[in-house]
Amino acid sequence: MSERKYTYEYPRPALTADCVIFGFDGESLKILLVERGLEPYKGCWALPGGFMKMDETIDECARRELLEETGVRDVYVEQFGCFSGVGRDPRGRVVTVAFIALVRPADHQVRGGDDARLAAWFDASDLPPLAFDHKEIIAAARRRLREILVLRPVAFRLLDETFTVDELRKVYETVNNTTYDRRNFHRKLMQSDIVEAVDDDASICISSSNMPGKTPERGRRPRLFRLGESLRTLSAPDNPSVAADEDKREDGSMKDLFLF
Amino acid sequence: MSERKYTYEYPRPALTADCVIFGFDGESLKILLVERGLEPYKGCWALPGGFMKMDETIDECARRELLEETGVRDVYVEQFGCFSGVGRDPRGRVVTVAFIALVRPADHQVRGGDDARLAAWFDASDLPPLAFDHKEIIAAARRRLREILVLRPVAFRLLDETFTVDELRKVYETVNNTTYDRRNFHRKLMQSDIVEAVDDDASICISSSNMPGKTPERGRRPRLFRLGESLRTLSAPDNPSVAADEDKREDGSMKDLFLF
DNA sequence: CCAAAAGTGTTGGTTCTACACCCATGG
DNA sequence: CCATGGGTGTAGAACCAACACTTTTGG
Repeated sequence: MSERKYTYEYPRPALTADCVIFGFDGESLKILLVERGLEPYKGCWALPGGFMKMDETIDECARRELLEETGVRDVYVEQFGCFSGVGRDPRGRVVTVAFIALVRPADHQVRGGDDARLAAWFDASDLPPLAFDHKEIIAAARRRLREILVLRPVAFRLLDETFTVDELRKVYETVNNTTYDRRNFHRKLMQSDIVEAVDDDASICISSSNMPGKTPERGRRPRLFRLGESLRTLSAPDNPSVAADEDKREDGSMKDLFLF
Repeated sequence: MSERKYTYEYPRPALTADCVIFGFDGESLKILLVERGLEPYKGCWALPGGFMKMDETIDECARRELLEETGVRDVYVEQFGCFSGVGRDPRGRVVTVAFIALVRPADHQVRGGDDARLAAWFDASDLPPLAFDHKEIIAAARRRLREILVLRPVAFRLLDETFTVDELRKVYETVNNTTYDRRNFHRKLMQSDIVEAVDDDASICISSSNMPGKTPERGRRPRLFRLGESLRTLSAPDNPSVAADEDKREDGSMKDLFLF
C-alpha cells in the first residue's frame, strides 16, 4: 500500500462531498443513509459521499456519489455548507462540502453502492448513531431546508410529478413542524400561480406515492396538480439563465416567497 | 524553491477562503477588493482570501485572511458557497469556499495587507476587471445577500451601532434595488421588535457614518435606534445556542422574516 | 346512509398601500 | 419664513384566520 505519488509544497486537506438526501413518504421526513463498509466507523451509518476527483467540480462529485452509492439520479441537488472541523475525520484533515438532495417517492427504490454497502431510509427525527460529524451536518441541513422551501419552489421535488394539494401541505407541515388550516392552504395555493391543475382523466392510477402507508382511497378523489408552467425551469438554485440578468432586474426584493 | 514535502496517495485540490466584503456608505453598496501582488493576475483586483492552514477551519481561515489583508475584524461573516470549477485557477486545482462579510462604516478605514497590497472600496455595480472567477462569486454573493437580509436581522451590520430609520431603509432599498415608502417602512419597523430607540441625549455627535457624502445636517434631527434586545445575540447564522434546541421547537415555520 | 376526505363560502379582524398632514431645524 | 427632511394619521383595498358548509367517494 501507500504508493504516495502526489506531492505538494504545502499541506492540503482532502475534499469530499456529502449528501443529505431527503425523502417524504406522506407522513414523515426521511433521510437516506448508507452503512460504512470500511474503517473508520465501519458498520456505522453515514451520509453518502466521497472524495472529489481532479476533473470534476464538487457539485459533479455530489451527483456522482449520489448515483454510485444510492442509485439516485435526476434529483434536485443544492450545496449548503462546508464543514471543516480540524478533528472531524480521524484519518486526517478532511473537509467536506455538504449538499441537500430532494428525491421523489417514485425514486425511493434505492440500492446499495457498488461495493455492496447497504442504503436505507430513516425517519429524520429518529436517526441511528452516525459517523463523523454527520449528525451536525444533518441538523444544519434541516435548518437550511426550511429556508430553501421559503425561497424556492422545491417542496414539489419531494413529491411525484403530479400531486394533490394535501400532499403538498403535508410536506410543508412536516418540514416546518407545524400545521396549516387545510382550507386556507388550499385557497392560498390556488390564488398563486405556483401550481397548475392537470386534467385528471386517465392519469389517476399512475400517480401518487408508493411508499408504505399510501392509497387510503377513501372519500372524494382529489384533483392532481403539477408545478406551474412559469416555475418549471426556475427551481434550480443557480440556474445560469435566471441568475444572469438578475443584476439588471428592476425590483429585486424578495416578494415571491413561498410562505404558508 | 519547490521543496515539496507533502505527499498523498491521491491528488488533492488546494483549498482557499475568499471573502466578499460588503459595505454601505449611505448611497450605494460597496465591495472591498485587494490588488494582487503576485502572479497569476498580478496587478488585477481580487477578493481578499487565501489558503487554509491545517490547524484552522475554513471559517477561521476566512476571518484570518480578512484581518491580514484588509485589517477588518469583528464583523459578520457567513459562508455562502463553494466554487470548484476545474479551470478556475491557472496554477492548478484550487477550490474556494466563499464568504460574505458585512462591515460597518466605522470600520471602513482599511489598510492593505502585510505584503503591501492595496485594498480599496468599489461600487458594487461598477467593478473593475477581476481575477479568477471572482466576478461570478460576487454575483452569487449579491444574490445570497438578498436572501440573508430576509432570513436574518443583519442589515444593521452594514450600519453603525446606532442608526436612523432612513439609513436602514436605504440599505434595504439598495440591496434589493427597489424603493419603499418612507412612512410605511418607518411604521412597519416600529411595530416590530427589531429595533429599539436609544435615548439620544449626548449620543448625537458620536453616531453615524463617516464615509463620503454624510452629515447633510439639514431638517429635523432623526432619532437613533439600535438592534433590539431580543435579536442582539441571535444574528449569527449558526449560533450554537440558538441552533441547538431548534429541533424541538414547536412551530418551526418561517414566520419571523425581515420583509419590507 | 354514514364516514372520511376534498373542495368552496363567509366573516371579522388585521395588515398594506398610498397618500395628506404636522414637526423640527438650518439657512 | 421657507426649504428640507423626520415622524404621524387615515381611509380604502387587500389579505388572513377561523370557521361552517357542500361534494364526492367507499363501505
